[in-house]
Amino acid sequence: MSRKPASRPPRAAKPFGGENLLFLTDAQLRQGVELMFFAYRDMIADADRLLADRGYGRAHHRCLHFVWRRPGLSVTELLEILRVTKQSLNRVLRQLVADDMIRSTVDDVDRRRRALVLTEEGEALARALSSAQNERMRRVFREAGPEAVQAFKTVLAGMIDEDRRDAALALIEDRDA
Amino acid sequence: MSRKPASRPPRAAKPFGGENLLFLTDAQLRQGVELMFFAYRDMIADADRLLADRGYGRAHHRCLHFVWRRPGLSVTELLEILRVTKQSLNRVLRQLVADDMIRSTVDDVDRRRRALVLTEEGEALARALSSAQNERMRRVFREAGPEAVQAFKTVLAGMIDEDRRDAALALIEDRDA
DNA sequence: CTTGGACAGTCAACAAGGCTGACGTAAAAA
DNA sequence: TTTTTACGTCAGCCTTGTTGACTGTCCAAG
Repeated sequence: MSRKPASRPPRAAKPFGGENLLFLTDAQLRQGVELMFFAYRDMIADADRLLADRGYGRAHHRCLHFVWRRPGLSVTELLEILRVTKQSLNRVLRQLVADDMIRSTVDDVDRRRRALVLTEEGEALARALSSAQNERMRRVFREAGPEAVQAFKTVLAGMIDEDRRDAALALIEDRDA
Repeated sequence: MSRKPASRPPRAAKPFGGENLLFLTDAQLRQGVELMFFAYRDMIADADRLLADRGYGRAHHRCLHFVWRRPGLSVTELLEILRVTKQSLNRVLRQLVADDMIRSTVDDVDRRRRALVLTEEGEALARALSSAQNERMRRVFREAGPEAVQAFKTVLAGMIDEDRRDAALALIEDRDA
């Protein structure tokens, strides 16, 4: 909670106060949180514009994205990735199926399950959305350089809840590369 | 859009494929986007639990947070930080004032403006929310080390829209440190 | 072989919190 | 004086989260 600790060493003029051993103050941690807020919002905004044209929202985006990356996954699997209720997901999924973006077929071995895949149109949209975000990412990554990108990813990975970190990291692994 | 480029060099087994000059592929950029999604969601979740106890949501959190960091700011200034409509903000603000979390007083020099400040109760909640998130941040920052944290912040800052990056960075600057 | 429980998915209804548009008031600026 | 700015508010809409109740499928214990 530290509010104005009694005595503090002088601050260097470096950006983000990067001098050793002073990077764990409440103020520094709060900066991290706030940066996440601003960066996430602006990152998302690029795709939002594309989605608005079609009358879709972020829920549609997330859905399209993960079906794109994991073709054939079931509704329950998608539920676990997105961490929303199945009722909430179902509404969006129904729309996307009706719009012929996603094809939902009954699983052969377990007929309770549905296998979700993108149609051509769905894949085109998923790629367009990804591109919109990649543009921003690419500029930032290039400016920051490979070591900074590596550190960036390591810190983000550390922020994921420990009990599902491995699952999340496995999910984003580069499978078709 | 590169999908399976015709020829590709073999991948190293490093985490996140960190070998030089291969960190700008679409797959790498997509990983960055996905990590932001998972990390942001889990980071937010800590505070969400505290908020739910009081019947508040993220909108209240953001509002409390920035009034805490910028005591005395006006409604218009808060509007510009949060980038929502005044109707949307006003709904939340009205609640927080009614609950005696935020005090809204007429500005002395320009009596059209309201100066927003937290009450003691409001500040206690703002601190509790901040602490909840700092706990996670602290662990991650400590594990990653100062250089990684510096890189993390640099990349996030780069993701903010250029035309408001300076304003955002000024806002998160450590003012009372 | 039947039946009861667990699991996958769907439908209905509600709440939070975004949005737009229109309007009113008070104070400052021109 | 007129116009602009800052703020508040009403009404209504949309997306996306929630819970509750329901159907269909599978499997295992009786």
